[in-house]
Amino acid sequence: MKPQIYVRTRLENALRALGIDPIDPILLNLDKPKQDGFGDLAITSAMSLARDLRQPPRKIAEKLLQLLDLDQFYIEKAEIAGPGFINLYLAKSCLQRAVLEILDERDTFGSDDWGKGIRVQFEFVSANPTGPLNIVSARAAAIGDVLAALHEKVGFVVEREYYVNDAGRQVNLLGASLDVRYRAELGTAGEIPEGGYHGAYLIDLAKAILEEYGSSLAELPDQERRERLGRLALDAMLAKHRASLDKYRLNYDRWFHETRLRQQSEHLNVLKVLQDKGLIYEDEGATWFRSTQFGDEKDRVLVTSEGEPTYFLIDIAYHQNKYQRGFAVLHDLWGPDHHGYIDRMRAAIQALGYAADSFRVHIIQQVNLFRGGQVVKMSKRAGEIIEMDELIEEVGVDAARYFFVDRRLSQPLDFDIDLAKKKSDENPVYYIQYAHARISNVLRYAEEQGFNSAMAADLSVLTNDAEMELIKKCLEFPQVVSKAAQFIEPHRLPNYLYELANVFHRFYHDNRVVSDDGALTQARLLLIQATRQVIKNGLTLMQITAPENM
RNA sequence: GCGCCAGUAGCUCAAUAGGAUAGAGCGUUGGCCUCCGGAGCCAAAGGUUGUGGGUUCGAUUCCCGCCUGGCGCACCA
Repeated sequence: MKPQIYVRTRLENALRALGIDPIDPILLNLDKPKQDGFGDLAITSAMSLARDLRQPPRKIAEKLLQLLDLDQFYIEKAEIAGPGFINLYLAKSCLQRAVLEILDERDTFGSDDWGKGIRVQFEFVSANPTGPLNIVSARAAAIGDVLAALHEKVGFVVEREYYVNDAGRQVNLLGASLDVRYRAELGTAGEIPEGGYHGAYLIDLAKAILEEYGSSLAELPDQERRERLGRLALDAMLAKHRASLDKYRLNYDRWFHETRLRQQSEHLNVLKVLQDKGLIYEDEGATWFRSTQFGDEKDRVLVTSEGEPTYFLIDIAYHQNKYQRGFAVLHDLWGPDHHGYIDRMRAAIQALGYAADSFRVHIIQQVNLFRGGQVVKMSKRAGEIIEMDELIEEVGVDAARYFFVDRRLSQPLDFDIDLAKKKSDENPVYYIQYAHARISNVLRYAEEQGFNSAMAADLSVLTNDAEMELIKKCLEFPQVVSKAAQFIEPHRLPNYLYELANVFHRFYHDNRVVSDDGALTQARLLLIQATRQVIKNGLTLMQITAPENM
């Protein structure tokens, strides 16, 4: 058993003995004190309980400490400090054994089961197939993927989904825009329609189509030609998106097409359900949904006076479809320009009879691109966008994923292209990967020197501070994973891995692993193997490579 | 005008669920390779956490006001 789990279990028992039901997770929170000299784990329950129990926190702490009845194998020293902290010092015996526990658990170290197999879905990127994926999508892709991986790690059953907006007005515009490019290739001048797409990628596509189909499409009637070109553009764009994401090491479980919803009239079904609940009314020729009944600031149109379903209606149908597929929680990752959309969507979800908190939207803030110290204004109209493919090519998948996950979602991200391009050692991802490669190299060296790194060892020879620090750091990993998933704060993971690499590099600098002392060498080989395992498990969650050498 | 997000060291960010003396990287200054990878390690300097109140044993964190910046407030998607 790992020490955190041991202490938590003891704490639960102690609280019950005090007549307190330890339901509130805050009572069970075990913090690692920020400051040195306050032990390895701090219990804050006494202070949390002080008001309810109407007793001084230090007095409660004393009682708790007695009831904890901690085993010396795990806790070498426990003391009450400050206003009522109980500071615990981990015993070397349990830390030494933890090395073996980590090695036994291998890839599964850091896993948990509190997700209890609940099915959750993450829908992210879902960019309109009217242009190449840009740098904002790259951020969403990295974050969505790692959030999904984190949830899998803590016991949820997870699906990653990409919603394809392949119907509606924008597809018509895409076809019309491509039509202009296509005819331009044939020598007929035309103007990109209002709201159409100006990007250069459509010129390339027009050339490719000309090559494949020649001028045959030009003979079709206008409407038919545009539809045909719209389809071709869509297919080409989707293939491009898939290729980009594939390069990014991101695999979706499902690509869900909007056309499917329309073909099966699922939006009409939604209308009927809402109608039956009396949540629909007609006004000025349009059909409205009483979203204000569920906290939205105003009612919303579902069918326009022209008889067209709005995007909102289709989107409601889409979310209903997700629920019907059995997901208990829907995680949607949206851009900041959609935050005004959350209330109405949640209103619809409640109207359909699903719990408001089963629908979780995570807003990913924008990416500001810097080049030469200047903000690059991105404009689709001017065709100035940085494509995801360019980014991957320039900085590599590892660095890109790291940078995007390294900040909390609510924080706008400044991405300095020049710096990222440098591909220099300033890049923290190299620091972490270097630790992994360094360990691998030491293990190779040890084998050459006749040591067998798979051999058992007496770990009680691991006693110095650097060794203990390293083990403690490794043991933090499961909690980092849990909290990153629980609070949707994936940036905790790269931050932690950086710290772990730092502790390892310090250990390495001061302690020779392969030495004349055979017993100590064997023990340290296991220690660095365990460290490497943790680094690898962390990098794997982010789909960043863990190189054996660099 | 209303709403959402943000404001922490020169710059980019942390601060683990309200905890103890607010920490890292980059940059600046100065040290460390006879040795398993120097893509590394150590140290110094750098802060009124935008601002004014409140809640409490304790606030960067929670509440209210104000300031600054970004975004949103369609019968568009």
